[in-house]
Amino acid sequence: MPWPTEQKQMTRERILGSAVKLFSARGFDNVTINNVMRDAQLTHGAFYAHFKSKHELYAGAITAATKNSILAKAQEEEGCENLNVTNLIAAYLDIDHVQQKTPPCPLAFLATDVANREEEVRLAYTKVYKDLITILNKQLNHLPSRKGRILALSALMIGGVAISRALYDEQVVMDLLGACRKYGEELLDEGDVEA
Amino acid sequence: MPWPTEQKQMTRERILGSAVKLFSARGFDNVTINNVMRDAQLTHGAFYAHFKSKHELYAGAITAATKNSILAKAQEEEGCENLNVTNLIAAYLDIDHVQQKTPPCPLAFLATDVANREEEVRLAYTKVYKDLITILNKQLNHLPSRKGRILALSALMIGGVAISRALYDEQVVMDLLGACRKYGEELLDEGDVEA
DNA sequence: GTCTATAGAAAGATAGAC
DNA sequence: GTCTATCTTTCTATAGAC
Repeated sequence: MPWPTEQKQMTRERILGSAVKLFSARGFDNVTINNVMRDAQLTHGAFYAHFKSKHELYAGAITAATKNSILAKAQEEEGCENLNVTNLIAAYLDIDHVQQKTPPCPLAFLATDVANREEEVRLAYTKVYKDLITILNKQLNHLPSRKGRILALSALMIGGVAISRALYDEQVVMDLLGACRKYGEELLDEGDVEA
Repeated sequence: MPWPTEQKQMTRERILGSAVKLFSARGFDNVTINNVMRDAQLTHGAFYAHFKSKHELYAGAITAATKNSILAKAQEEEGCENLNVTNLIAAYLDIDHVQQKTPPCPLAFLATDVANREEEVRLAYTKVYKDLITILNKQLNHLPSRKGRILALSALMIGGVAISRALYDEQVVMDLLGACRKYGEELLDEGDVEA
């Protein structure tokens, strides 16, 4: 590709990093272009030299979020497969993830926020989701009924975090996260017997 | 309570009905007060005779949504307990629910939308969530490890529907919903042996 | 209680200087 | 490419007549 200067690429990535952080925390409509650009230490006029629209930024942020997220870590690790997934489940369904103290996964943080947007955004979300399924598939290639179990596990993980972020009751959140971790793992252990 | 005229109550409920429908479909920020009032066949000036603010309407809609939802049906039914939950799981994780052809459950449709709002809204969401857990608890009072299994099941159901609404791939959606139904029920069947 | 009209604020996008 | 300034639209909330 005939690519722009290295400086521009770096600026673009700084904007995307700010966008990931802010959109995950507050959703599409509660973040302004000004918010993002200020966080990236620029003024809002400079935005349109990098992105066509706010929606394009949003779709880009969803894709970019995976680069530093919990999922990326799991993707890198090879071997010792079942343990990797156990670690992923534990890190994903951790209160630190819910509170965005670790890099947020857009699948959980933006699920219903994405549902109402146009194709471009939903396609970005779908791609990230399929990547998660692919990761789990590779790590769990010994598991019987693999496909169904992995899909159910993904709903358990994403749902657990999404609900936890909405609830206003600390104790229930801790109970919910714990239960999702426990029965998420059980979903994998019981693969010995085919249903 | 010294209550308003019957006519006013009915109007208020018509507004709430429109709010449930529209907020569930599009989220808080993509619905205007004008949209809601037009749907309720009024003009937007009349809104503030019924609600203090848009946020109050939103919180009210989350609470009101349960009155006609899938959850309400499950709550009414007595006896034949395990079957009721099986029916609830099937109806909740149905493509018709995802496409809002049956009354939408705000727990799934508004999960990440609620996370970013103030206390009043999150408390309404938390109340509805606890009601769901209570329903499941009553219907499944024979189940061992009941508490944890029910929490995990709730995440599976809500997560399955929330993700399905975001995805832009029909086949993946159908696979996901099917897997959530299957392993959601498995979560209940395997209660015979304590883990 | 409902209407029409409008105040007031916010934010996406663009223009033009440097 | 980045800046400041502004255009333009949209929307919440209020005012005041009926």
